[in-house]
Amino acid sequence: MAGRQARKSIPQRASGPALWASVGARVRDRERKRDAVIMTAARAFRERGYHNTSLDDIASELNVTKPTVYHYVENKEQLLFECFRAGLALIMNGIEAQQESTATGRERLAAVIARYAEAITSDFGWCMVQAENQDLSPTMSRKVKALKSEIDQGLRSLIRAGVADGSIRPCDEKMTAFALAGALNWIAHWYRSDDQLAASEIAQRFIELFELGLQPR
Amino acid sequence: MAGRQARKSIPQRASGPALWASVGARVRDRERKRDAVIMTAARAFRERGYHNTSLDDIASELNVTKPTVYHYVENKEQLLFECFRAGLALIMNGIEAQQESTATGRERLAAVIARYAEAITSDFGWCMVQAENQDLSPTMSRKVKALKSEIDQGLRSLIRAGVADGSIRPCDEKMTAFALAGALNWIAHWYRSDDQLAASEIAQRFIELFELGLQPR
DNA sequence: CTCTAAATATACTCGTCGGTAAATTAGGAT
DNA sequence: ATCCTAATTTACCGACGAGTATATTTAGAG
Repeated sequence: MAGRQARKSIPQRASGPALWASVGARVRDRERKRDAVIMTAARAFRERGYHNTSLDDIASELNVTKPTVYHYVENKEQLLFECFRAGLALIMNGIEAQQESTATGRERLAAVIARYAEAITSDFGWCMVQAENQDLSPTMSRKVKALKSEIDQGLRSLIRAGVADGSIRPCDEKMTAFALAGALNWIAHWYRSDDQLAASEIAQRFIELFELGLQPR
Repeated sequence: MAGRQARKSIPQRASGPALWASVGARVRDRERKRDAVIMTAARAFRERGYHNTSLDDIASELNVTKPTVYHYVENKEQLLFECFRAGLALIMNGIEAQQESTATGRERLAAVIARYAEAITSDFGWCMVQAENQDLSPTMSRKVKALKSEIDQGLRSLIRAGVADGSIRPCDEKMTAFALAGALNWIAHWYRSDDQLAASEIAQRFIELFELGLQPR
């Protein structure tokens, strides 16, 4: 009894870390599972589309039942949102990675395009491209718009930088960013993971096209 | 009996034209209404998305009930397909219009881009871009694929022609067509009909970008 | 004036699916 | 051993929406 008591009060210090370690493990576990749910959803959405995928489908692909899915995620909408966010994060990383580069604007833009293509061919790519405001509540829709806008602004500022340092011909930065993003986003519509063409090759061709243009030099 | 028989056989000549005129009128009427159904559907799909639009919605926008809609169209899927086809037809027209032109490949391509942008900003544009195989039966999906492929081939052959006549720098025609179509299709995602920018202006900027490229000359 | 066929409406079926309430199990802490 | 909490399941609800069976109206044909 006394021994137990002692173990109970003193150990608070000693077992504190152990406790936290184990709680931490549990949290990590939960996060890993949550990620699995999101990734499975992304894959399913990409294969069959958002509306043609039921939560029962996703659950059964995880060998689990629907309420389990709800244990990790608020609702279907949030699932889509998370997929979306994951996709956008990949692209944002690509843009941020070029933030402190000393290369010319055009070179940095090319690097961003390569990462963009990589991201768009992932399972999250489809979600990112297809996540339409129409399927999201006003709140989520606003968040999505904000994230998309960040990407857009990132592209535009790279273009501006390129124009400023002379590596890019003066142009309408807005339309240029739209055309670029459009060509890249559209990859999600035609790309199949078993495609012969790797994302990096696609990116290379796109960079060449956008840099040199169609007209012979 | 005999009289009726006679009236039935002889009048075929006299009332034939009248009959056909009126039947013709009825057919035209039916077609006009059917078109109205399809256009209303296209607008609704564009505004709220395919899955978020019920046939009751479409019917009530036409001040009519659901079975009436079914009187003009097989089912929801076909409605989407018709919208899709209407959109693609606009683009195909643009391509065919350049078939017999004597201009250079690059000039003809530019003309096609302009028409393409026009089409994509229409109500049918959205449907064309969003009509995913996922929402269509295998049969319809095949048809859609075939139509899309026609557009793709049209673009590619224009590019080839341009390369052949020296107006376009030798390039990967497949990737170039994909990039072009992507940039154009993506317009449907961001364009709002109340946009300041007219389709023709967008097209102009795109043409300039794709022709000259980003790199200064 | 009647007959017929097309056009439209009423009122329903039925499956699907998002979401949940209430039990049950597992595993770690004491 | 016991207790507590997180994880998971079973069994359900309610809504929505595609599609239809069946009347009813309308209008042209004879």
